[in-house]
This record gives sequence, structure tokens and C-alpha cells, in this order.
Amino acid sequence: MTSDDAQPRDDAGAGVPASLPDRPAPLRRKPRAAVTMHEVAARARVSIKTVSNVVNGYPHIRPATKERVEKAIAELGYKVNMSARSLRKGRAGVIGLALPELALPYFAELADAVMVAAEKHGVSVLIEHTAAQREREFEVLRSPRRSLTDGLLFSPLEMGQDDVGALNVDYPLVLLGERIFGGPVDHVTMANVDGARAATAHLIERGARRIAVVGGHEGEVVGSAALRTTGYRRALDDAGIAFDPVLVREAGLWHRSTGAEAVRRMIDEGVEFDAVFGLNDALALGALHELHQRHIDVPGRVKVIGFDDIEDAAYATPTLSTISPGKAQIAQTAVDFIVERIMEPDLLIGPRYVEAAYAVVARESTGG
Amino acid sequence: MTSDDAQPRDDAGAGVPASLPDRPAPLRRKPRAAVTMHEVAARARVSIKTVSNVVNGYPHIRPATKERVEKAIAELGYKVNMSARSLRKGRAGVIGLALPELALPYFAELADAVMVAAEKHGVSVLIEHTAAQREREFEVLRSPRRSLTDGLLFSPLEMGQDDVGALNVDYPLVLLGERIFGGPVDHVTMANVDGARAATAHLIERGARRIAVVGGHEGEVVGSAALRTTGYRRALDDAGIAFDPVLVREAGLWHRSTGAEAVRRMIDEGVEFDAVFGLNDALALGALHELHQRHIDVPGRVKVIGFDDIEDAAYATPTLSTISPGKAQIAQTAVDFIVERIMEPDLLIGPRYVEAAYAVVARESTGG
DNA sequence: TTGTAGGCGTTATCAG
DNA sequence: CTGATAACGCCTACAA
Repeated sequence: MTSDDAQPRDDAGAGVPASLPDRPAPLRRKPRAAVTMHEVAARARVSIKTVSNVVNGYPHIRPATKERVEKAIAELGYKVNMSARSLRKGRAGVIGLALPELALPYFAELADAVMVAAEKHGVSVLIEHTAAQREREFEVLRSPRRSLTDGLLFSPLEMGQDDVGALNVDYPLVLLGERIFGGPVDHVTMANVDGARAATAHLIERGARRIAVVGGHEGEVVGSAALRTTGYRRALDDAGIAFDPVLVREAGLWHRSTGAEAVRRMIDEGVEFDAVFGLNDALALGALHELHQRHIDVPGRVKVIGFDDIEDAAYATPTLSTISPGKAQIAQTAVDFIVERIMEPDLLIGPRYVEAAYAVVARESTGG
Repeated sequence: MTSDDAQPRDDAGAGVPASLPDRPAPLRRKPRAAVTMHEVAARARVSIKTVSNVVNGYPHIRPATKERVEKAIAELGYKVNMSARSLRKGRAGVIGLALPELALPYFAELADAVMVAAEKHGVSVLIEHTAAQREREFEVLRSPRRSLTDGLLFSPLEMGQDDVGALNVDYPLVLLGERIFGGPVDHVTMANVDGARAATAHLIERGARRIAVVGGHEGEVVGSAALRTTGYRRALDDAGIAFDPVLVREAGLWHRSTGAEAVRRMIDEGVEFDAVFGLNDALALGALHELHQRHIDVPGRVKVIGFDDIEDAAYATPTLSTISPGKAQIAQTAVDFIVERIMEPDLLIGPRYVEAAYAVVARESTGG
């Protein structure tokens, strides 16, 4: 069943409550040319420099002068032109944030946290997305848009260790994620290995022995999949459980659908398992979904844990246990770093590497 | 259970696979001053204007000249300074997108769609968030940052019909959402009334008679809550079902937690109902969660439908029926409008109003 | 405490 | 087809 009207309508009335006044049609007045400092200066009978001083909060201004200027500003509705300011000062008060895709909950939540952190420093955020395409990741690094931003928080998903050279750019750059290590720039990431180890240990504690990993990337050396799989294997070693390759299930994209698909195939192949470690929450939620479809009890017969602690995890049925990777801390640290590099370009300290603190969040899917 | 190390670490090795080379510590070379057109012109032995012509793809250039310039550009690694360009041209190639919160799935998905649409026009997106605070919504409209963007897509959540005057700004503005109608600007929104009516009709078709609405906002006249409640009542009228106010459950914030809470209270009060219409998907998912906790079968005893068609809805247990509001179309239309207003400031056509086409998405929670 | 002069890097105008 | 030159609006010297 679909709307009977598949096209946009210019129908002004539709959907507007009858109690509203009829739509007026006042054309927005054509934008006048913006007021400049010169005009303010003329009206306040001072020089442009004085206006600038007032606008920038320079302290030594005679109160009377300041008042005159402020009055003129208010009357004319003057607003500083940030383009001009940023050309002159060489800084725009904007940082770039390059992400694969805003629609993926992890990145949406990260972006939100970055904006909150950026606000504390009074800077805006220009988001670019790469659609997880390798070429676009390179392009973001070289784009002329970089001159619109004072620095870039860069979260690649396709570039890999071999591309470390591309990080050698001439503007402040902070790397996020786990595709590249050891580059010439500050790097903020999550504790993938240790977090995955803790997740696996948690499942083992709850009695699991045949733990499937959903989301493996065959042959990957760095990257979330490889790191988290490493953590998984370490936990098995810690517990003296033999590693069984058949339990590592590939899933290229980390979406719910691929998580569900991986579990579906595993069941169809007759693989025995008593727990699923989804390498991210989306995969784990997909797994949960498939297990439900098959009437397999969670956590009774199979325990499930994810990674990322996206909001959905808390409201899934059953609620999903997961690893909270410290998104807020990652965002805050990354923004602090980039702002520091922007404000202090001569900062001598070398590339910094920070792993945010993680936490195991135990919920119903592993037995509370 | 928490990480044993709650602080960020400057520990370079942690989490890096052993196979990686030791971390090198080459300081990023201090940014050289950026190359300018002048330098390119000097090297190519042409005037700066010619360089500009090449950079901007002006067609009438002698091939030999063009080649020389391009060579110089490549050799020097020249990149246009967008700040300077935007000061000179009066346009930055950036649009603003003001949203309550990126972490809310609907807005994240909308933002994603806006970025995709913006890319088609070659413009970037500067996101601002208002944290759903009324003051910040006004602030976004007046902020000096507006001079960094050529126009603004504005999605208020707290401003209301009385604030329509604040939309009278001197830059291109496109209004999103359903807080204000009849303003002096283009307005793109979803078919709230008709969509809600269709959702309710869908529940009635499936046999529901006592349909609870979760997410009501008492006393609201416009706004998603009021509009969708209006649609609900129209569908009841269409079917000849009496309206029972006790079935309209308040929920100020539209989060999963408040949806769960509303259902909890309704059950505790002993209210009879055989269906829930969550005014958005988050509320409906919260309702689903609470019903599951109470072992109330969905869709057997209670049917549930939401609104927004966020990705989670398709992966909930059971999968959630919902109204798809045409996010992509909303984003595309809004971006087309703003770009048109930016490129053609003298455009005479009055404020346009568009409601995107909706669709009922029937899933398990209403019986497939 | 306030004013004047110059330039940030680009594009537009107008000659040549 | 290409070159000089003047803005765009602001901030930072330096001067008064």
C-alpha cells in the first residue's frame, strides 16, 4: 500500500491544520548586500579599527565609544563576515570530519560526540562522507575544501596500512579508527584487541565454549575485524580453548543484514555453536534477528555479544550485551588534539596515540 | 566489569598487531605557507589571471599556455584557497544544516541523505546542532557562521508557529519539519496527517479497535505530534470508531525509553488496548520492548506500528511496521530548493511548500 | 584610546 | 587570448 500521490506537491494546504491562518505569500525580501564594518564605522563616527576592536572584545575602549559602536551595529544589523576574517587570520574556526557514512549508527553517534566536543572550543564541524570508497578517502585528504577547514578528523575505512604515506599532509590531521597505524599524525582509536578479548572472556565466563565470530575479514592485518579477531583468539588462549576456524564467519559489510546472513549460513552448514560474538552491534543485532527467526533461545541456547554500544543495543529484544568503546572520550580527545595542533602549529610533541577506555556492558543476550 | 585502565594512554604499542613495524616518530613537517596563484603564475611565466582562468576551466586558453600552467600547478602542489575565493565571489559552496541531534536515527539518516543530495550539486554541508534548545534554534538563524554558508536547511524542534517571524532572514533558508507553517520561506516536510491516517487505517484493517497513540503532546497545535494525532483521529472517524482520550499517551521526548515508559504506565493503569501507534519508530520500538517484557504477544494480542522507517525498524523483533516518510525525497527537494535560491537570488516564485510522498511499510508487528 | 595603511588570495573588469 | 589592476571585508601593524 502506497501513498496515492507519489510526487511532491506544491499543494500548500495539505496536512496543515485548518486552524492555521491561510498561507501568506510574502516573498522573502531580496537579500540586501551585507552591512560592512565601514558602514558601521561611518554611522558611529569612528574608524573601522574601532569597530573591529569592539567586535573582537578589545578591552581598552572608552565606554562611550563602545556604546556608540554597539548601537550602530544593532541598528544596521551588522554581522562579521567570517569569510573575510578567515582569509585574513588564516583560520576559519571550522574543522572537517570525514566519515564513511552518517547513516551508520556508530558514525552518527561519533559525529554527534565530535560536534559536542567541538562546541566547547567554539569551532564548527564540516562533515564529508566518503561512502567507504577508497578513492574518495584520498580525495578528502587532498580536496581544496581543506582550505575551508583548519584541520581534519579523518576516519578511513578502505585505506590501509600501505597508504600511510598519504597521511603526510600540510595541515593538522587526526586519524581515527584502526585502518592505519604508526602514521605521522595523532591517532585516536578504541581498544579493539582488549575490548574483543574482554567480550570473548565474558562469553566464556557465562559458560560458552563454541563461540562464533561474525564479521571476519579474511587476510586482513589491521582494521577492526583483524584486531577484534585477535582479541577473540587471545581470550580463547587465555581460557585454553582451541581455536576452530569454522567458527569465524566472514561478513564484508558490517550491517544487520550481513550479520543475519552469516548466522543463517552457519546454521544451514550445521555448524555447532553456543555463542556469537558480533564484531559490531549491527552484526550482533542481525544475528539476534536470525536466531529469533529460527526460534533459537537467546541467551538460553546461544549467547550473543556485540561491540560499539550503539543505542539500539539497549532496546533490542533481548537487550544486547556489548563493548562500550568510549565514543565520547574518542571524540573529545580527537577534537582536543586537532584544536591544539591548530592553535599551536609549532607544537613539538610527536604523533600521539590514544586508545580510549572500554567497558563490558552485560545485558540480557548473555544472561544479564 | 570495566577496562582496567580508565584513562587514555599514550602507549604506542597497545592494540597494534605485532607484525607492524615499530612506530616511527617523524614529526609532521611544519606546514609551509600555502602556494598562491602568484607563485604559480611566476613559475609558468604568465599572469595571475591566466592561472585563474586555467583553474576555473575558462575555455579560451591556448593549449600550450594551459599546459605550462598545469605543469606549474602540479610541481608546486598548488590548491585554490577557498576562503579567498568565497570572499571574492560571495559564495562558499557550503550549505548549513541545523538539526536537533545527530544521534537520533531519523536525523542521522536525514543528514546522510542531505549530504548525498548536496554532493550532486558539488556543495559541502556544515552541520550545526541545536540540542533541541529553543534559544539555540534562534541562535543558529542569526549566527555569524551564516556568512560561512550560502544558505541554511533548518529543522527546528522547539520553535513554534508564533516564531514564524524569525524566519525572515536575509539569506536563503529552507524550512524542514512541522513546527512552523506558512512562513516566508520554502518548506519541505513529510505527509504527517495523511501518513498517520494511513498508519491508523492499516491497524483498523488488521482488526484493531482500541488503538493507543504513544507520543502525544497535549495542547500542541502544529508539530509532528499534533499533526500525526490529527491523522489518527481522521482515520478513526473514517472507520466510525469513537475517540477515547485515555488512549492518547503523552511522551515529551520521542525516545525508546519514553515509549516503553508510556506503555508501562498504560498497562499499569489497566487501560485496554489492542494496538499501539508509536508517533515515531523510536517510541514504537520502546513499546515493542515493553510489550515483550510483559510477555504480551505482538502482533497476536497487540499490533504495533511506527512512523519514520528508520533502519532499526526492519531489524526489530518482531520487525516493525511503519510509515516511510520519503526522507530521500525530502532531502533532495530541500537541497534543490536551497541551491536554486542561492544560484538565483532574484527568483520570483513565492515560498514553496512540499510534502513528500509517504508509504505504509507492513511488517510483522501488524501481522505482516 | 583611536586612526591610517596595507595585504590576506581570489575573481572581475577592462584594456591590449 | 592574456595582462594589469581593483576590489571582496577584515585584521594587524604602526602611527598619532
